[in-house]
Amino acid sequence: MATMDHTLEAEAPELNGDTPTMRLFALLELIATKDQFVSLQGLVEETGLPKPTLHRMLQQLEGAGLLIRQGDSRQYGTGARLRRLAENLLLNATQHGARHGVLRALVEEIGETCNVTALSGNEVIYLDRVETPEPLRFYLRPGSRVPVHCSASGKMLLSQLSPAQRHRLFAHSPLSSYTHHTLTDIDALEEELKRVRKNGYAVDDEEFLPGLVCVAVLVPTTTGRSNMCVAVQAPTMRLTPDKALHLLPALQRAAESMAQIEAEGAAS
Amino acid sequence: MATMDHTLEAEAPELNGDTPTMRLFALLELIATKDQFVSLQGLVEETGLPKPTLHRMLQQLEGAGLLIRQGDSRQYGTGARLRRLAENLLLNATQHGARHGVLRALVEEIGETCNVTALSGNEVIYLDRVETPEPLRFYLRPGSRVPVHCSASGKMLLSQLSPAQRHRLFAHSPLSSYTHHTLTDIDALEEELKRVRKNGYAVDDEEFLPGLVCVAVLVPTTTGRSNMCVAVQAPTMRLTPDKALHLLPALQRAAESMAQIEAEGAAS
DNA sequence: CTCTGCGTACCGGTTTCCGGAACACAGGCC
DNA sequence: GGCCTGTGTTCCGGAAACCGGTACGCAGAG
Repeated sequence: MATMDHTLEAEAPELNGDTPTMRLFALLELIATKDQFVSLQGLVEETGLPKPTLHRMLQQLEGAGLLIRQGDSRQYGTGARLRRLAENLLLNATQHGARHGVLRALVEEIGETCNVTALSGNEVIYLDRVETPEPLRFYLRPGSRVPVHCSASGKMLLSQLSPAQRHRLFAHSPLSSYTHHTLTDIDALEEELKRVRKNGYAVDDEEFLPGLVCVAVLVPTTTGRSNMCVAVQAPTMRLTPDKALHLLPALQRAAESMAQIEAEGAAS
Repeated sequence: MATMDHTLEAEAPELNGDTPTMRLFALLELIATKDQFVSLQGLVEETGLPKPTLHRMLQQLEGAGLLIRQGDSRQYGTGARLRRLAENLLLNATQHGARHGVLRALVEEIGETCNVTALSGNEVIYLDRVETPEPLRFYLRPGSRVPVHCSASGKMLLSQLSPAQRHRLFAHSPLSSYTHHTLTDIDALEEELKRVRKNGYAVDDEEFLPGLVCVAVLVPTTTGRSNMCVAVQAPTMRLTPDKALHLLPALQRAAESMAQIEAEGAAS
Protein backbone atom coordinates (compact mmCIF):
# COMPACT_ATOMS: atom_id res chain seq x y z
CA MET A 1 0.00 0.00 0.00
CA ALA A 2 0.94 3.61 0.24
CA THR A 3 3.04 3.93 -2.79
CA MET A 4 5.09 6.89 -1.52
CA ASP A 5 8.76 7.14 -2.10
CA HIS A 6 11.26 6.51 -3.74
CA THR A 7 14.11 5.04 -5.64
CA LEU A 8 12.58 1.90 -6.95
CA GLU A 9 9.81 -0.47 -6.30
CA ALA A 10 7.73 -1.14 -3.26
CA GLU A 11 10.27 -2.67 -0.90
CA ALA A 12 7.22 -3.11 1.25
CA PRO A 13 7.12 -6.56 2.86
CA GLU A 14 9.50 -5.85 5.72
CA LEU A 15 8.98 -9.11 7.42
CA ASN A 16 9.79 -7.88 10.86
CA GLY A 17 8.64 -9.79 13.79
CA ASP A 18 10.03 -8.70 17.09
CA THR A 19 11.20 -12.19 17.76
CA PRO A 20 13.09 -14.68 15.62
CA THR A 21 10.20 -17.06 15.55
CA MET A 22 7.85 -14.44 14.23
CA ARG A 23 10.30 -13.55 11.55
CA LEU A 24 10.31 -17.15 10.48
CA PHE A 25 6.59 -17.21 10.51
CA ALA A 26 6.37 -14.04 8.50
CA LEU A 27 8.65 -15.66 5.96
CA LEU A 28 6.27 -18.57 5.74
CA GLU A 29 3.40 -16.20 5.17
CA LEU A 30 5.26 -14.43 2.44
CA ILE A 31 6.01 -17.67 0.66
CA ALA A 32 2.47 -18.93 1.14
CA THR A 33 1.08 -15.94 -0.71
CA LYS A 34 3.23 -16.73 -3.73
CA ASP A 35 1.81 -19.10 -6.21
CA GLN A 36 5.20 -19.77 -7.63
CA PHE A 37 8.43 -21.02 -6.21
CA VAL A 38 10.88 -18.58 -4.71
CA SER A 39 14.65 -18.42 -4.78
CA LEU A 40 16.99 -17.34 -2.04
CA GLN A 41 18.16 -14.39 -4.04
CA GLY A 42 14.62 -13.33 -4.82
CA LEU A 43 13.76 -13.29 -1.15
CA VAL A 44 16.86 -11.31 -0.34
CA GLU A 45 15.74 -8.63 -2.74
CA GLU A 46 12.19 -8.71 -1.57
CA THR A 47 12.79 -8.61 2.16
CA GLY A 48 16.09 -6.82 2.50
CA LEU A 49 17.33 -9.40 4.97
CA PRO A 50 20.95 -10.51 4.78
CA LYS A 51 21.53 -13.49 2.61
CA PRO A 52 23.05 -15.81 5.22
CA THR A 53 20.20 -15.08 7.55
CA LEU A 54 17.60 -15.99 5.00
CA HIS A 55 19.57 -19.01 4.04
CA ARG A 56 19.56 -20.23 7.59
CA MET A 57 15.86 -19.56 7.95
CA LEU A 58 14.99 -21.44 4.80
CA GLN A 59 17.20 -24.29 5.85
CA GLN A 60 15.46 -24.52 9.15
CA LEU A 61 12.03 -24.49 7.57
CA GLU A 62 13.03 -27.08 5.06
CA GLY A 63 14.48 -29.30 7.73
CA ALA A 64 11.16 -29.17 9.50
CA GLY A 65 9.30 -30.21 6.37
CA LEU A 66 7.44 -26.93 6.13
CA LEU A 67 9.13 -26.02 2.88
CA ILE A 68 10.52 -28.18 0.16
CA ARG A 69 13.06 -27.45 -2.48
CA GLN A 70 11.84 -27.83 -5.92
CA GLY A 71 13.30 -29.01 -9.15
CA ASP A 72 16.86 -27.87 -9.50
CA SER A 73 16.96 -27.55 -5.71
CA ARG A 74 17.26 -23.81 -5.67
CA GLN A 75 13.57 -23.02 -5.56
CA TYR A 76 11.49 -23.23 -2.44
CA GLY A 77 7.81 -24.08 -2.18
CA THR A 78 5.43 -25.04 0.58
CA GLY A 79 5.74 -28.54 1.97
CA ALA A 80 3.28 -31.26 2.77
CA ARG A 81 3.37 -30.55 6.47
CA LEU A 82 2.25 -27.00 5.96
CA ARG A 83 -0.58 -28.11 3.73
CA ARG A 84 -1.71 -30.59 6.32
CA LEU A 85 -1.72 -27.85 8.92
CA ALA A 86 -3.78 -25.64 6.65
CA GLU A 87 -6.37 -28.30 6.03
CA ASN A 88 -6.66 -29.21 9.69
CA LEU A 89 -6.99 -25.59 10.55
CA LEU A 90 -9.83 -24.94 8.18
CA LEU A 91 -11.57 -28.14 9.11
CA ASN A 92 -11.41 -27.52 12.83
CA ALA A 93 -11.35 -23.78 13.02
CA THR A 94 -12.55 -23.01 16.45
CA GLN A 95 -15.21 -20.57 15.45
CA HIS A 96 -16.49 -23.58 13.64
CA GLY A 97 -19.23 -23.42 16.22
CA ALA A 98 -20.46 -20.09 15.00
CA ARG A 99 -20.22 -21.08 11.35
CA HIS A 100 -22.05 -24.25 12.05
CA GLY A 101 -24.85 -22.25 13.63
CA VAL A 102 -25.21 -20.08 10.57
CA LEU A 103 -25.27 -23.15 8.41
CA ARG A 104 -27.91 -24.79 10.51
CA ALA A 105 -30.11 -21.71 10.39
CA LEU A 106 -29.70 -21.66 6.63
CA VAL A 107 -30.76 -25.28 6.29
CA GLU A 108 -33.73 -24.63 8.50
CA GLU A 109 -34.74 -21.75 6.30
CA ILE A 110 -34.44 -23.38 2.91
CA GLY A 111 -34.90 -27.01 3.85
CA GLU A 112 -32.05 -28.52 1.86
CA THR A 113 -28.54 -29.73 2.68
CA CYS A 114 -25.92 -26.97 2.80
CA ASN A 115 -22.12 -27.03 2.86
CA VAL A 116 -19.13 -24.85 3.56
CA THR A 117 -16.33 -25.66 1.15
CA ALA A 118 -12.77 -24.59 0.31
CA LEU A 119 -10.24 -25.17 -2.43
CA SER A 120 -7.30 -27.42 -1.62
CA GLY A 121 -4.91 -28.09 -4.43
CA ASN A 122 -6.99 -29.34 -7.29
CA GLU A 123 -9.95 -30.47 -5.26
CA VAL A 124 -12.77 -29.01 -3.28
CA ILE A 125 -12.89 -30.01 0.36
CA TYR A 126 -16.03 -29.98 2.51
CA LEU A 127 -15.31 -28.03 5.67
CA ASP A 128 -18.72 -28.32 7.22
CA ARG A 129 -22.13 -29.61 6.38
CA VAL A 130 -25.67 -29.71 7.67
CA GLU A 131 -28.10 -32.22 6.23
CA THR A 132 -31.64 -31.66 5.14
CA PRO A 133 -34.31 -33.32 7.25
CA GLU A 134 -35.75 -34.87 4.07
CA PRO A 135 -35.27 -38.62 3.94
CA LEU A 136 -33.96 -38.57 0.36
CA ARG A 137 -30.50 -37.06 0.34
CA PHE A 138 -26.95 -37.40 -0.92
CA TYR A 139 -24.42 -38.57 1.56
CA LEU A 140 -21.02 -36.88 1.69
CA ARG A 141 -19.00 -36.35 4.84
CA PRO A 142 -17.17 -33.26 6.02
CA GLY A 143 -13.53 -33.68 5.02
CA SER A 144 -14.37 -35.46 1.79
CA ARG A 145 -13.31 -34.09 -1.55
CA VAL A 146 -14.85 -33.62 -4.96
CA PRO A 147 -13.41 -32.61 -8.33
CA VAL A 148 -13.09 -28.92 -8.92
CA HIS A 149 -14.40 -28.64 -12.46
CA CYS A 150 -17.78 -30.26 -11.91
CA SER A 151 -18.98 -28.87 -8.62
CA ALA A 152 -20.68 -25.57 -7.93
CA SER A 153 -18.18 -24.62 -5.24
CA GLY A 154 -15.29 -25.65 -7.43
CA LYS A 155 -16.41 -23.48 -10.28
CA MET A 156 -17.08 -20.59 -7.95
CA LEU A 157 -13.60 -20.81 -6.48
CA LEU A 158 -11.95 -21.42 -9.83
CA SER A 159 -13.48 -18.26 -11.15
CA GLN A 160 -11.44 -16.34 -8.59
CA LEU A 161 -8.09 -17.69 -9.72
CA SER A 162 -5.82 -16.07 -12.24
CA PRO A 163 -5.84 -17.52 -15.75
CA ALA A 164 -2.30 -18.76 -15.21
CA GLN A 165 -3.30 -20.64 -12.09
CA ARG A 166 -6.26 -22.20 -13.79
CA HIS A 167 -4.19 -23.13 -16.77
CA ARG A 168 -1.70 -24.83 -14.55
CA LEU A 169 -4.40 -26.95 -13.00
CA PHE A 170 -5.93 -28.14 -16.21
CA ALA A 171 -3.25 -28.07 -18.86
CA HIS A 172 -1.86 -31.43 -17.90
CA SER A 173 -4.73 -33.45 -16.64
CA PRO A 174 -7.92 -33.90 -18.58
CA LEU A 175 -11.30 -32.90 -17.23
CA SER A 176 -12.65 -36.27 -16.22
CA SER A 177 -16.23 -36.93 -17.10
CA TYR A 178 -18.64 -38.04 -14.38
CA THR A 179 -22.00 -37.56 -16.04
CA HIS A 180 -23.07 -36.54 -19.51
CA HIS A 181 -23.47 -33.01 -18.18
CA THR A 182 -19.86 -32.70 -17.04
CA LEU A 183 -17.94 -29.97 -18.80
CA THR A 184 -14.95 -31.76 -20.25
CA ASP A 185 -13.88 -29.09 -22.65
CA ILE A 186 -11.55 -26.38 -21.34
CA ASP A 187 -13.06 -23.67 -23.49
CA ALA A 188 -16.57 -24.53 -22.40
CA LEU A 189 -15.40 -24.45 -18.81
CA GLU A 190 -13.76 -21.06 -19.28
CA GLU A 191 -16.96 -19.78 -20.77
CA GLU A 192 -18.86 -21.10 -17.80
CA LEU A 193 -16.40 -19.50 -15.38
CA LYS A 194 -16.87 -16.18 -17.08
CA ARG A 195 -20.59 -16.52 -16.47
CA VAL A 196 -19.97 -17.47 -12.86
CA ARG A 197 -17.75 -14.45 -12.31
CA LYS A 198 -20.36 -12.17 -13.77
CA ASN A 199 -23.30 -13.66 -11.86
CA GLY A 200 -21.56 -14.08 -8.53
CA TYR A 201 -22.81 -17.62 -8.12
CA ALA A 202 -22.18 -21.04 -9.65
CA VAL A 203 -24.52 -23.90 -10.46
CA ASP A 204 -23.79 -27.59 -10.76
CA ASP A 205 -26.55 -29.12 -12.83
CA GLU A 206 -25.90 -32.85 -12.46
CA GLU A 207 -22.32 -32.44 -13.60
CA PHE A 208 -20.82 -34.61 -10.89
CA LEU A 209 -23.56 -36.97 -9.74
CA PRO A 210 -26.70 -37.72 -11.71
CA GLY A 211 -29.69 -36.20 -10.00
CA LEU A 212 -27.69 -33.76 -7.89
CA VAL A 213 -28.05 -30.00 -8.26
CA CYS A 214 -25.94 -27.45 -6.38
CA VAL A 215 -25.67 -23.71 -6.12
CA ALA A 216 -22.66 -21.98 -4.50
CA VAL A 217 -21.76 -18.42 -3.54
CA LEU A 218 -18.52 -16.99 -2.15
CA VAL A 219 -17.93 -16.05 1.44
CA PRO A 220 -16.59 -12.56 0.82
CA THR A 221 -13.41 -11.28 2.44
CA THR A 222 -12.50 -7.71 3.14
CA THR A 223 -9.11 -8.27 1.59
CA GLY A 224 -8.15 -10.26 -1.43
CA ARG A 225 -9.60 -13.41 -2.82
CA SER A 226 -11.78 -15.77 -0.91
CA ASN A 227 -11.21 -19.44 -0.42
CA MET A 228 -14.57 -20.34 1.04
CA CYS A 229 -18.01 -21.04 -0.35
CA VAL A 230 -21.48 -21.63 1.00
CA ALA A 231 -23.44 -24.02 -1.15
CA VAL A 232 -26.78 -25.77 -1.21
CA GLN A 233 -27.34 -29.17 -2.76
CA ALA A 234 -30.44 -31.25 -3.41
CA PRO A 235 -31.83 -33.96 -5.65
CA THR A 236 -33.41 -32.73 -8.89
CA MET A 237 -36.59 -34.33 -7.65
CA ARG A 238 -36.99 -31.47 -5.23
CA LEU A 239 -34.82 -28.75 -6.69
CA THR A 240 -34.39 -27.68 -10.28
CA PRO A 241 -31.71 -25.16 -11.25
CA ASP A 242 -34.44 -22.56 -11.77
CA LYS A 243 -35.93 -23.00 -8.36
CA ALA A 244 -32.47 -23.05 -6.85
CA LEU A 245 -31.92 -19.45 -7.88
CA HIS A 246 -34.68 -18.39 -5.55
CA LEU A 247 -32.47 -19.57 -2.73
CA LEU A 248 -29.69 -17.19 -3.66
CA PRO A 249 -30.70 -14.38 -1.29
CA ALA A 250 -30.69 -16.77 1.65
CA LEU A 251 -27.33 -18.18 0.62
CA GLN A 252 -25.86 -14.76 0.28
CA ARG A 253 -27.13 -13.70 3.65
CA ALA A 254 -25.52 -16.77 5.19
CA ALA A 255 -22.27 -16.09 3.38
CA GLU A 256 -22.32 -12.55 4.68
CA SER A 257 -22.78 -13.81 8.22
CA MET A 258 -19.83 -16.14 7.84
CA ALA A 259 -17.71 -13.32 6.57
CA GLN A 260 -18.52 -11.38 9.70
CA ILE A 261 -17.60 -14.31 11.87
CA GLU A 262 -14.28 -14.51 10.09
CA ALA A 263 -13.74 -10.82 10.60
CA GLU A 264 -14.14 -11.13 14.35
CA GLY A 265 -10.54 -11.85 15.06
CA ALA A 266 -8.82 -8.57 14.56
CA ALA A 267 -7.97 -7.38 18.04
CA SER A 268 -4.51 -7.04 19.48
CA MET B 1 10.55 -45.41 19.94
CA ALA B 2 12.82 -46.81 22.55
CA THR B 3 11.52 -47.89 25.88
CA MET B 4 8.12 -46.29 25.76
CA ASP B 5 6.64 -47.68 28.95
CA HIS B 6 5.19 -46.61 31.48
CA THR B 7 3.36 -44.92 34.28
CA LEU B 8 0.11 -43.92 32.69
CA GLU B 9 -1.57 -43.18 29.45
CA ALA B 10 -0.26 -42.33 26.08
CA GLU B 11 1.50 -39.06 26.82
CA ALA B 12 2.13 -39.19 23.13
CA PRO B 13 2.17 -35.73 21.60
CA GLU B 14 5.64 -34.78 22.73
CA LEU B 15 5.86 -31.64 20.73
CA ASN B 16 9.59 -31.59 20.51
CA GLY B 17 11.23 -29.61 17.86
CA ASP B 18 14.95 -29.34 18.19
CA THR B 19 14.69 -25.59 18.02
CA PRO B 20 12.44 -23.17 19.89
CA THR B 21 10.74 -22.07 16.73
CA MET B 22 9.81 -25.59 15.80
CA ARG B 23 8.38 -26.17 19.22
CA LEU B 24 6.17 -23.17 18.73
CA PHE B 25 5.13 -24.44 15.37
CA ALA B 26 4.37 -27.87 16.75
CA LEU B 27 2.19 -26.20 19.34
CA LEU B 28 0.30 -24.46 16.57
CA GLU B 29 -0.18 -27.76 14.82
CA LEU B 30 -1.51 -29.34 17.95
CA ILE B 31 -4.00 -26.57 18.51
CA ALA B 32 -5.02 -26.58 14.88
CA THR B 33 -6.08 -30.20 15.13
CA LYS B 34 -8.37 -29.43 18.05
CA ASP B 35 -11.95 -28.77 17.35
CA GLN B 36 -12.44 -26.74 20.50
CA PHE B 37 -10.66 -24.14 22.52
CA VAL B 38 -7.78 -25.22 24.70
CA SER B 39 -6.67 -24.09 28.12
CA LEU B 40 -3.17 -23.61 29.40
CA GLN B 41 -3.60 -26.34 31.94
CA GLY B 42 -4.95 -28.71 29.34
CA LEU B 43 -1.91 -28.18 27.18
CA VAL B 44 0.40 -28.68 30.14
CA GLU B 45 -1.15 -32.06 30.74
CA GLU B 46 -1.14 -32.98 27.09
CA THR B 47 2.38 -31.96 26.24
CA GLY B 48 4.26 -32.34 29.49
CA LEU B 49 5.94 -28.99 29.00
CA PRO B 50 6.41 -26.75 32.04
CA LYS B 51 3.59 -24.36 32.62
CA PRO B 52 5.58 -21.12 32.42
CA THR B 53 7.10 -22.23 29.16
CA LEU B 54 3.75 -22.93 27.61
CA HIS B 55 2.39 -19.71 28.97
CA ARG B 56 5.14 -17.75 27.32
CA MET B 57 4.66 -19.61 24.06
CA LEU B 58 0.95 -18.96 24.01
CA GLN B 59 1.52 -15.34 24.87
CA GLN B 60 3.89 -14.97 22.01
CA LEU B 61 1.53 -16.61 19.57
CA GLU B 62 -1.34 -14.53 20.78
CA GLY B 63 0.69 -11.37 20.49
CA ALA B 64 1.38 -12.24 16.91
CA GLY B 65 -2.28 -12.70 16.14
CA LEU B 66 -1.91 -16.39 15.44
CA LEU B 67 -4.03 -17.36 18.39
CA ILE B 68 -6.86 -15.57 20.08
CA ARG B 69 -8.26 -15.88 23.54
CA GLN B 70 -11.85 -16.69 23.87
CA GLY B 71 -14.38 -14.98 26.10
CA ASP B 72 -13.17 -15.12 29.64
CA SER B 73 -9.67 -14.97 28.24
CA ARG B 74 -8.52 -18.33 29.43
CA GLN B 75 -9.26 -20.36 26.36
CA TYR B 76 -7.13 -20.26 23.24
CA GLY B 77 -8.21 -20.79 19.66
CA THR B 78 -6.76 -20.16 16.23
CA GLY B 79 -6.60 -16.56 15.11
CA ALA B 80 -7.51 -14.77 11.94
CA ARG B 81 -3.94 -14.49 10.78
CA LEU B 82 -3.44 -18.21 10.90
CA ARG B 83 -6.61 -18.75 8.98
CA ARG B 84 -5.56 -16.29 6.33
CA LEU B 85 -2.27 -18.15 6.00
CA ALA B 86 -4.13 -21.41 5.56
CA GLU B 87 -6.40 -20.02 2.91
CA ASN B 88 -3.60 -18.42 0.97
CA LEU B 89 -1.64 -21.59 1.16
CA LEU B 90 -4.38 -23.74 -0.25
CA LEU B 91 -5.34 -21.22 -2.88
CA ASN B 92 -1.81 -21.09 -4.17
CA ALA B 93 -1.17 -24.78 -4.08
CA THR B 94 -1.95 -24.94 -7.75
CA GLN B 95 1.48 -26.29 -8.57
CA HIS B 96 0.99 -29.06 -6.15
CA GLY B 97 -2.52 -29.56 -7.43
CA ALA B 98 -1.40 -29.80 -11.01
CA ARG B 99 1.34 -32.26 -10.22
CA HIS B 100 -1.02 -34.31 -8.17
CA GLY B 101 -3.43 -34.42 -11.08
CA VAL B 102 -0.77 -35.73 -13.41
CA LEU B 103 0.23 -38.30 -10.86
CA ARG B 104 -3.31 -39.47 -10.42
CA ALA B 105 -3.83 -39.84 -14.13
CA LEU B 106 -0.64 -41.88 -14.30
CA VAL B 107 -1.77 -44.21 -11.55
CA GLU B 108 -5.09 -44.61 -13.25
CA GLU B 109 -3.33 -45.59 -16.44
CA ILE B 110 -0.85 -48.12 -15.10
CA GLY B 111 -2.63 -49.25 -11.97
CA GLU B 112 0.27 -49.15 -9.53
CA THR B 113 1.40 -46.70 -6.88
CA CYS B 114 3.42 -43.77 -8.24
CA ASN B 115 5.56 -41.16 -6.54
CA VAL B 116 7.22 -37.86 -7.17
CA THR B 117 10.57 -37.76 -5.45
CA ALA B 118 13.49 -35.42 -4.99
CA LEU B 119 16.96 -35.48 -3.54
CA SER B 120 17.20 -33.75 -0.19
CA GLY B 121 20.56 -33.84 1.48
CA ASN B 122 21.66 -37.43 1.34
CA GLU B 123 18.21 -38.91 1.19
CA VAL B 124 15.36 -39.21 -1.22
CA ILE B 125 12.19 -37.50 -0.11
CA TYR B 126 8.69 -38.31 -1.33
CA LEU B 127 7.10 -35.11 -2.52
CA ASP B 128 3.82 -36.60 -3.52
CA ARG B 129 2.23 -39.94 -3.92
CA VAL B 130 -0.87 -41.63 -5.28
CA GLU B 131 -1.66 -45.15 -4.21
CA THR B 132 -2.73 -48.05 -6.31
CA PRO B 133 -6.29 -49.23 -5.82
CA GLU B 134 -4.97 -52.74 -5.27
CA PRO B 135 -5.40 -53.97 -1.72
CA LEU B 136 -1.83 -55.24 -1.45
CA ARG B 137 0.55 -52.32 -1.31
CA PHE B 138 3.51 -50.77 0.44
CA TYR B 139 2.68 -47.97 2.76
CA LEU B 140 4.88 -44.89 2.75
CA ARG B 141 3.71 -41.36 3.38
CA PRO B 142 4.48 -38.28 1.40
CA GLY B 143 7.27 -36.52 3.22
CA SER B 144 9.00 -39.71 4.26
CA ARG B 145 12.55 -40.43 3.26
CA VAL B 146 14.51 -43.35 1.92
CA PRO B 147 18.24 -43.94 1.42
CA VAL B 148 19.66 -42.70 -1.82
CA HIS B 149 21.81 -45.65 -2.84
CA CYS B 150 19.13 -48.31 -2.77
CA SER B 151 16.11 -46.69 -4.34
CA ALA B 152 15.27 -46.24 -7.99
CA SER B 153 14.77 -42.51 -7.61
CA GLY B 154 17.93 -42.18 -5.59
CA LYS B 155 20.03 -43.88 -8.21
CA MET B 156 18.39 -41.89 -10.97
CA LEU B 157 19.16 -38.63 -9.20
CA LEU B 158 22.64 -39.71 -8.19
CA SER B 159 23.47 -40.44 -11.78
CA GLN B 160 22.99 -36.76 -12.53
CA LEU B 161 25.50 -35.54 -9.98
CA SER B 162 29.13 -34.83 -10.66
CA PRO B 163 31.63 -37.39 -9.37
CA ALA B 164 32.78 -34.84 -6.80
CA GLN B 165 29.29 -34.35 -5.48
CA ARG B 166 28.68 -38.05 -5.28
CA HIS B 167 31.94 -38.59 -3.53
CA ARG B 168 31.02 -35.97 -0.98
CA LEU B 169 27.75 -37.75 -0.26
CA PHE B 170 29.32 -41.10 0.36
CA ALA B 171 32.68 -40.18 1.82
CA HIS B 172 31.28 -39.86 5.30
CA SER B 173 28.57 -42.47 5.43
CA PRO B 174 28.89 -46.08 4.39
CA LEU B 175 26.36 -47.72 2.08
CA SER B 176 24.11 -49.42 4.59
CA SER B 177 22.70 -52.77 3.62
CA TYR B 178 18.95 -53.29 3.74
CA THR B 179 18.47 -56.49 1.78
CA HIS B 180 20.87 -58.92 0.20
CA HIS B 181 20.32 -57.06 -3.08
CA THR B 182 21.52 -53.72 -1.71
CA LEU B 183 24.59 -52.39 -3.44
CA THR B 184 27.03 -51.75 -0.62
CA ASP B 185 30.16 -51.40 -2.70
CA ILE B 186 30.99 -47.98 -4.11
CA ASP B 187 32.45 -49.38 -7.30
CA ALA B 188 29.44 -51.56 -7.97
CA LEU B 189 27.22 -48.56 -7.38
CA GLU B 190 29.24 -46.44 -9.78
CA GLU B 191 28.89 -49.15 -12.36
CA GLU B 192 25.15 -49.20 -11.83
CA LEU B 193 24.95 -45.42 -12.11
CA LYS B 194 26.75 -45.55 -15.41
CA ARG B 195 24.07 -47.93 -16.66
CA VAL B 196 21.35 -45.68 -15.32
CA ARG B 197 22.81 -42.66 -17.07
CA LYS B 198 22.94 -44.54 -20.33
CA ASN B 199 19.42 -45.97 -20.12
CA GLY B 200 17.68 -42.90 -18.78
CA TYR B 201 15.87 -44.83 -16.07
CA ALA B 202 16.71 -46.61 -12.84
CA VAL B 203 15.40 -49.79 -11.30
CA ASP B 204 15.30 -50.85 -7.68
CA ASP B 205 15.02 -54.61 -7.61
CA GLU B 206 14.33 -55.32 -3.94
CA GLU B 207 17.37 -53.35 -2.85
CA PHE B 208 15.62 -51.48 -0.07
CA LEU B 209 12.63 -53.59 0.93
CA PRO B 210 12.22 -57.26 0.12
CA GLY B 211 9.45 -57.73 -2.39
CA LEU B 212 9.46 -54.12 -3.60
CA VAL B 213 10.31 -53.21 -7.17
CA CYS B 214 10.60 -49.63 -8.43
CA VAL B 215 11.33 -47.88 -11.69
CA ALA B 216 12.16 -44.17 -11.85
CA VAL B 217 12.66 -41.64 -14.62
CA LEU B 218 13.79 -38.03 -14.43
CA VAL B 219 11.56 -35.01 -14.72
CA PRO B 220 13.60 -33.16 -17.32
CA THR B 221 14.49 -29.50 -16.99
CA THR B 222 15.22 -27.05 -19.71
CA THR B 223 18.38 -26.02 -17.97
CA GLY B 224 20.88 -28.14 -16.17
CA ARG B 225 20.29 -31.17 -14.08
CA SER B 226 17.04 -32.28 -12.61
CA ASN B 227 16.26 -32.99 -9.01
CA MET B 228 12.91 -34.64 -9.49
CA CYS B 229 11.78 -38.10 -10.42
CA VAL B 230 8.57 -39.83 -11.28
CA ALA B 231 8.61 -43.41 -10.11
CA VAL B 232 6.33 -46.43 -9.97
CA GLN B 233 6.53 -49.03 -7.25
CA ALA B 234 4.83 -52.35 -6.74
CA PRO B 235 5.23 -55.68 -5.03
CA THR B 236 7.12 -58.30 -7.02
CA MET B 237 3.96 -60.33 -6.90
CA ARG B 238 2.43 -58.02 -9.50
CA LEU B 239 5.43 -56.39 -11.09
CA THR B 240 8.73 -57.88 -12.15
CA PRO B 241 11.57 -55.66 -13.32
CA ASP B 242 10.96 -56.88 -16.86
CA LYS B 243 7.32 -56.00 -16.88
CA ALA B 244 8.09 -52.70 -15.27
CA LEU B 245 9.98 -51.58 -18.33
CA HIS B 246 6.77 -51.61 -20.32
CA LEU B 247 5.58 -48.80 -18.09
CA LEU B 248 8.44 -46.55 -19.09
CA PRO B 249 6.59 -44.69 -21.85
CA ALA B 250 3.77 -43.76 -19.51
CA LEU B 251 6.24 -42.66 -16.86
CA GLN B 252 8.09 -40.55 -19.33
CA ARG B 253 4.96 -38.89 -20.55
CA ALA B 254 4.02 -38.00 -16.98
CA ALA B 255 7.52 -36.69 -16.32
CA GLU B 256 7.24 -34.51 -19.38
CA SER B 257 3.99 -33.03 -18.12
CA MET B 258 5.55 -32.29 -14.76
CA ALA B 259 8.44 -30.58 -16.45
CA GLN B 260 6.02 -28.26 -18.16
CA ILE B 261 4.32 -27.47 -14.87
CA GLU B 262 7.68 -26.68 -13.33
CA ALA B 263 8.59 -24.44 -16.21
CA GLU B 264 5.53 -22.35 -15.60
CA GLY B 265 6.46 -21.74 -12.00
CA ALA B 266 9.83 -20.10 -12.30
CA ALA B 267 10.31 -16.40 -11.98
CA SER B 268 11.99 -13.40 -10.43
C1' DC C 1 40.54 -18.60 -18.04
C1' DT C 2 38.70 -14.86 -15.64
C1' DC C 3 34.61 -12.74 -13.98
C1' DT C 4 30.27 -12.42 -11.99
C1' DG C 5 26.11 -14.13 -9.53
C1' DC C 6 24.43 -17.18 -6.26
C1' DG C 7 24.31 -20.52 -2.78
C1' DT C 8 26.78 -22.19 1.30
C1' DA C 9 30.03 -22.56 5.64
C1' DC C 10 32.09 -20.32 9.53
C1' DC C 11 32.09 -18.14 14.01
C1' DG C 12 32.23 -14.64 17.88
C1' DG C 13 28.97 -11.23 19.85
C1' DT C 14 24.37 -10.62 21.15
C1' DT C 15 19.70 -11.72 21.91
C1' DT C 16 16.30 -14.85 23.10
C1' DC C 17 14.67 -18.61 25.37
C1' DC C 18 14.22 -21.76 29.32
C1' DG C 19 11.76 -23.39 33.29
C1' DG C 20 12.06 -23.73 38.71
C1' DA C 21 10.25 -21.07 42.20
C1' DA C 22 7.15 -17.90 43.85
C1' DC C 23 3.07 -14.95 43.47
C1' DA C 24 -1.91 -13.77 42.35
C1' DC C 25 -6.54 -14.73 41.92
C1' DA C 26 -10.31 -17.25 41.74
C1' DG C 27 -13.86 -20.65 43.73
C1' DG C 28 -15.34 -24.43 47.05
C1' DC C 29 -15.48 -26.15 51.62
C1' DC C 30 -15.49 -26.02 56.44
C1' DG D 1 -14.07 -15.46 57.64
C1' DG D 2 -10.10 -18.78 57.04
C1' DC D 3 -8.13 -22.52 54.42
C1' DC D 4 -7.14 -25.14 50.48
C1' DT D 5 -6.81 -26.38 45.64
C1' DG D 6 -6.52 -25.58 40.85
C1' DT D 7 -5.26 -22.02 37.58
C1' DG D 8 -3.04 -18.21 35.30
C1' DT D 9 0.98 -15.00 35.75
C1' DT D 10 5.55 -12.95 36.91
C1' DC D 11 10.71 -13.15 38.03
C1' DC D 12 15.25 -13.92 36.75
C1' DG D 13 19.99 -16.13 36.23
C1' DG D 14 21.96 -19.63 33.34
C1' DA D 15 21.98 -21.75 28.82
C1' DA D 16 21.12 -21.99 24.02
C1' DA D 17 19.77 -20.03 19.68
C1' DC D 18 20.11 -16.51 16.55
C1' DC D 19 22.56 -12.91 13.92
C1' DG D 20 24.92 -11.43 9.90
C1' DG D 21 29.83 -9.83 8.24
C1' DT D 22 33.22 -12.35 5.92
C1' DA D 23 34.87 -15.83 3.10
C1' DC D 24 34.52 -19.91 0.11
C1' DG D 25 32.51 -23.12 -3.76
C1' DC D 26 30.54 -23.71 -7.82
C1' DA D 27 28.24 -22.75 -11.74
C1' DG D 28 27.62 -20.26 -16.36
C1' DA D 29 28.89 -16.09 -19.25
C1' DG D 30 32.26 -13.42 -21.53
